[in-house]
Formats: sequence, C-alpha cells, structure tokens
Amino acid sequence: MPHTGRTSPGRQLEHPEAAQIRLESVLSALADPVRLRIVSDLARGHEDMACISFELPVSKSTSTHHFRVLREAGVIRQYYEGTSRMSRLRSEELEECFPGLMEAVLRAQGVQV
Amino acid sequence: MPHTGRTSPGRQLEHPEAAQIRLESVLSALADPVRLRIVSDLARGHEDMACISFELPVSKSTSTHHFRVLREAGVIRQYYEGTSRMSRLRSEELEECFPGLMEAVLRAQGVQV
DNA sequence: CTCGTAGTACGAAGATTGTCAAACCATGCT
DNA sequence: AGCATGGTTTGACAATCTTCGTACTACGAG
Repeated sequence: MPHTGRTSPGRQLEHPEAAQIRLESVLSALADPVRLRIVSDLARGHEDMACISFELPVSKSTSTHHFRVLREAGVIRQYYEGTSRMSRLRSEELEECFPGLMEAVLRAQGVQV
Repeated sequence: MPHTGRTSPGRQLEHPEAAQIRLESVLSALADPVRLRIVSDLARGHEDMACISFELPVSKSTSTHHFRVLREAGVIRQYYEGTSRMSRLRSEELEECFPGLMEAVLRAQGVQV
C-alpha cells in the first residue's frame, strides 16, 4: 500500500480558526483538572502525543470527550497518525488571540515556559 | 447608634486567603459571560461598585449568585457599605498567585491594563 | 416607627457537564 | 483475511450550574 510518509486521511476534525477562538470557551476548556493536565503535559515538551500516552485517570470515552472540548475551544490541534490521534498546543495562535494567557496558566501549573 | 464613619458590620463574607486561591476555581469563575463582564467592569476603573450599578442582564438573585462565585473563587473582595455591597478586584493577590493571568484575561476583553 | 432600597436565602426548573460501559469503526500488522 | 490496537459514538446517569420568583433581612432616611 502506498504510504507517502504523511498522515492518513482519517475523519476530518473540526478546528476553529484562530479568529474564531473565544476567550470564554478557552477559559471554560481550561477550567477542568483533566484538561488542565492534558494541556500541561503537552506544554511540558510532550508535543504530538497520542491520546493514550497521557495515562489519564478516566475512561477512553471520557478522554475522547476532553480532547474534543480542548480542540473545539481552539486550545489544541489534532490530526491522525495511523491509528492514533496526535495533539499539540496551538501556542502561536493562542498567543496571537490572547497574549500572555497560556503562559500565565502554564506557569501557574508549574510548567517551565 | 454610634457610627465611626466606617463600614457597617453586616454579615461576615467568606473570602479565601490568597494562598488558598486555586487556578481551576478562578478559571471556572471567569468562564461565564456575566462574571467576565463584572470583572471587566471592575477593572475598567469602576472599583468599589455596588452590585446594583452593574446593570447586569439577569435578576437580582442571579446577580447575587455570580458575585458569590467570584468572591469564593478569590477573584473579588466584597464588603458592606450601608445597605449596599461593594466589590473590588483582588488584583495584587491574584498577580501574586498567578502572575499575568488577570492581565491577559482583561486585555483579551479589551480592557486597558 | 415606617417605608424604601439593596441584597440574601430558598426552593425549583431546565440546561450543561463529567463520567462510564458497550458497541462500533479505522488502521496497521501478520 | 483476520486480529489487535487506538479512538469514536451512543445512550445513560448523576452532579453541577444558571436562572428565576418569592419571601425574607438589614440598613438608612424621613
């Protein structure tokens, strides 16, 4: 099977554009311990991690739910890589929309920024 | 009744100490349009405003609820002044706990910081 | 003392949220 | 083809949240 060395198509994932990211949604997304931990882990150099490698204290479906909330709020970007789904922080875009916000949140979480 | 020129005792209002303020609670408190607006109004120079002068698009009881959420999260400090209740941002303490957080949120709300 | 004003307390209704299990789908490997 | 793995979907449930109206309390003014 031809594999161009790129990501498989998979299903399309909805992402808001940078301009559509709303502060309220971002704050809401970050106001949960599980999601705050996901974000911290991503910021702690674990960019492009598969969902499974987060070892969250919740079930698979709950995990899916939290990643979706983060994605739809515009906090992370996700893409398929084979059978797993990778996530990364949308740092630059968030910095553009809400300068200093993520940095403040991450620092409050004890993440080296 | 002797009136020393100070605030009336009123009922005691619960406020978390600076060290007890949790990031998650603050984010949660800010993740609501009504409360975000209260905070913005307070930051926009309307320090020490009585609840009533906010002209919020909700009923009195709902208003009380939102102010309490903000107070219990440690975002605002409230005290009685006669029959009305004054509120002010706990800016310094928040800056101590989560440097840059409020500033980022307020700027995202278009408030001059 | 009486009245008006500012706010609180107490349900209650309705929406949203976090959680799970079970069934399902997609990809990659053998 | 068949299977294992990683993730999704659906439906359910309990907890929490936002909202309201009504009844109540506290203070100040007349």
